[in-house]
Formats: sequence, structure tokens, C-alpha cells
Amino acid sequence: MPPTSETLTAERILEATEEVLRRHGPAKATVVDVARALGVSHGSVYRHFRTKSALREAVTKRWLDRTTELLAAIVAAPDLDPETRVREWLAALFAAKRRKALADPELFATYSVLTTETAETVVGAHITELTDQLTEIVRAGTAAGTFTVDDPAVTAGALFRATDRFHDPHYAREWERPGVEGEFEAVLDLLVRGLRAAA
Amino acid sequence: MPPTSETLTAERILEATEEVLRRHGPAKATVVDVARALGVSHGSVYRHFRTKSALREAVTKRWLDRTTELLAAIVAAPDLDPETRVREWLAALFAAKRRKALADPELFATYSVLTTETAETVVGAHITELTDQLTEIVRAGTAAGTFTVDDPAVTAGALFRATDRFHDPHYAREWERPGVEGEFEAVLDLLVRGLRAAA
DNA sequence: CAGCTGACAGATTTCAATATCTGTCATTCC
DNA sequence: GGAATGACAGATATTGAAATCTGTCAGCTG
Repeated sequence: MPPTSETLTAERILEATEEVLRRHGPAKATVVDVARALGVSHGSVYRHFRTKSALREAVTKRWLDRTTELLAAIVAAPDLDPETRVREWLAALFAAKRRKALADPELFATYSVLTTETAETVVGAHITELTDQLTEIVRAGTAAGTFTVDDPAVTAGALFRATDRFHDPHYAREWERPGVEGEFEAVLDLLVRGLRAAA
Repeated sequence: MPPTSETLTAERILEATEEVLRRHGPAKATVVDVARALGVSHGSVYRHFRTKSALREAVTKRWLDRTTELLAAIVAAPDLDPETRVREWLAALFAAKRRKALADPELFATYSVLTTETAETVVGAHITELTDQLTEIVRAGTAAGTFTVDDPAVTAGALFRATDRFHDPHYAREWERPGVEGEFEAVLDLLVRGLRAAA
């Protein structure tokens, strides 16, 4: 128990919660554990988060936001043509998820449980943010005449859903298999060709 | 307990197993239950199926094969052009799964558990059969000059994986949502356009 | 007095004893 | 004699009592 006499903030609680989740897993990580890790009573934790699930949602959002930020850089890249940006963006999403899943499977499994719990709220918002990023790229490509697309938002949604297998944690086990890279390329090729074609 | 004095066959055991699964669900459906439903001792069931999981695999295969057969009709349809056949085949796959999921959610959940159990064996073979059917259509379209595709088998795999969300039981809950039809159309449009485009 | 504590009620989880199930096989039955 | 039985050992599941956890709040503390 490291009491660390600093003031108790939401931020410090989130850090401790991550650590407890990493150690105990999602099923056995309790609010009491988090409080103990911080050297405070569990009542203090409830001062910053109304419920245990609010705390879990906040931790999950934090984890997902790291990926959102990473990808934002590609949306903003000014020197890349739209087709390359679509490819790089989807490849970066796949690579980010895959790296996490392979580097620390147990932690990834923990967050997979958390995302399943919070599918309607936190994950829904995350997916909206991501498809908004994609929409931005598709819109730019349409404006530049590179893509022929009726409604960029609808097409961005289709791109995102067509690549579910390469970012949905449900498929994480597939990402270890030898052929995945090629499978991803095949899907991506088909989709990008679909963007280019005349309506 | 209907003893039905006919001879005990693998077929009759499979029918009884389906019934027990429907009534009890996957967790509580035991070999003893199946034997009781048939009015025989459980030892007799083991004469036809080496293990409980062999029995479950056989029932699952039966269920999946019904879909395979249904779709085979579209592959063989001689009066349809390749693009229509791709669209109809994927639409029929989605419709078949969706119908089952909405008509009897509990039974569908039961079979979802069974398919998860048998992912490596029975489901793997099922997916191979389905992608083989798709490959056939893509090959025909390529031969006819309608599609421009390097390797029909690879492209068929990409088509199948890009539409995972519309046939993988994992997404069954999404199939109730209002917008799904449109989402499916958007993905399908993008993919079909990708098939048509020049390499 | 703002922040923290710890005791509390009700909900959930754990654990160990008990019951049931799986898979085998010597024996029985037509 | 080929098919079916049922007793059995080890594995798995169920159950209910005890332990722990969640969320609240009156009171302590600096």
C-alpha cells in the first residue's frame, strides 16, 4: 500500500484502477482494491465516481481515446492523397489493435470485457468519433474528385463495418494467424477500388 | 418419455438432441436427457456417438448445412448475371441468419454457443464450403469479363470477411436495429463496385 | 467546512459439500 | 451374437451458507 500523500484526484484514481485491472483482471477488480492501492477508504473513491460502472467507463474511455488520438494524426496529414490516407488510417487502426492484443493478451482481454460492458455508451461514442474521422477523409477524397461517393458519412460507415474483423476485439484470436496481413490487404483493395469506381 | 419402439439410429438421436437443446438450452442439455427423451439408457447413445462433443458437433453441422444448401441454389442459378448472383447470395446469407435470430432468439443463442464451441472444426468447414460457393460465382464473373479480379478465391474470402457483421452470430443483436438494411446495402454497393473496377 | 472515514444494509461472490453427469465395460436380453 | 443396459470412477455442476463487495451516510479530522 503506497499511501502517497498527494491529493486524491479522479486522475490518480484512474491510474490506480488501471493498475488493479492489470493485476486482478476485470472480474476480481473491486472498488475496495482500488481504494487499498491508493491508501484511502473506498468511500473516498465514491466521492469522485458515482458508481463502480462509472469508474469502469472512465477507464475504458481513457484507453479508447489513446487510439482515437493516434489516428487523428493521419486524418490531418496534409501531404497524403485521400486514397493513401484511407489505406493508412485503416491499416493504423488494425495495427494499433493488433499490437495491443499481441503484446499483452491478458490486459487486452481485460479491456475487451470492459468494452463489452460499455458497448452502448463509451464504445458507441468511440465508434462515432472514429467514423467521423473516416468521413472526413472520404469527404476530402470526394471533393478532390478521387472518390465517387454519394454520401461520405454512409460510405465511411460501410468502410468501418466492412473492416470490423480487423479491429473488433472479438476477432483478436484471428490476428495471430499467419495469413491475416494478406486477408486485410485483400479487403482493403476491394474497398478502395469501390471508392474509386464511378457511381 | 415417448419410448417409440423403432430402432435407435444416429438420425433419431440427432432429432432428440435438437429437441432437448431447444427445451433445456446448451448448458443444461445432457446426454442423459437425450437418452431419457428417447426412452433408452445413455449407454446406447454412446454406441452412436463417441463423446458428448461429437454429438454436439453433429447437431451443429446439421444446422449449418441447412444454410449451405439454401445458398447452393443461388450459385447454380443459370439465368442470373454474376453481379446479381453475388448480391443475392450475400443478401440470402444475411436474410437466413437474421430470420433465424429474430424468429427464435433463444434457439439462435443456443446454436451460437454450439458454433463457438466447434469453431475450429465444424464451423471452419462450414465457412470453407460457403467461401467455395462464393469463389464459384466470382470465378464465373471473372470468366464472363464482368469482374476484374486477380485471384477469385482470395477475393471471395475478402467478400465473406467484409460482410462478417451481417452473418457472424456475434453481431446478432445489431440485426434488430432499424438501419441495418441500409448499412448492409452500403457495404454491398462498395464491394460490388470494387469487383467491377479495372485492376 | 471540505474531504475523508468506517459502519451498515442489501446485493453479489466464493467455497465446499452434495448431486449429477460423462464415458467405460462386464453383463443381460432378444 | 449384436444391441442395449446399468453400475461404476472420475469429472463437472449445483446449492446454500458464509464472506465480500457496492453504495450510503452520519460523524470525524485537519
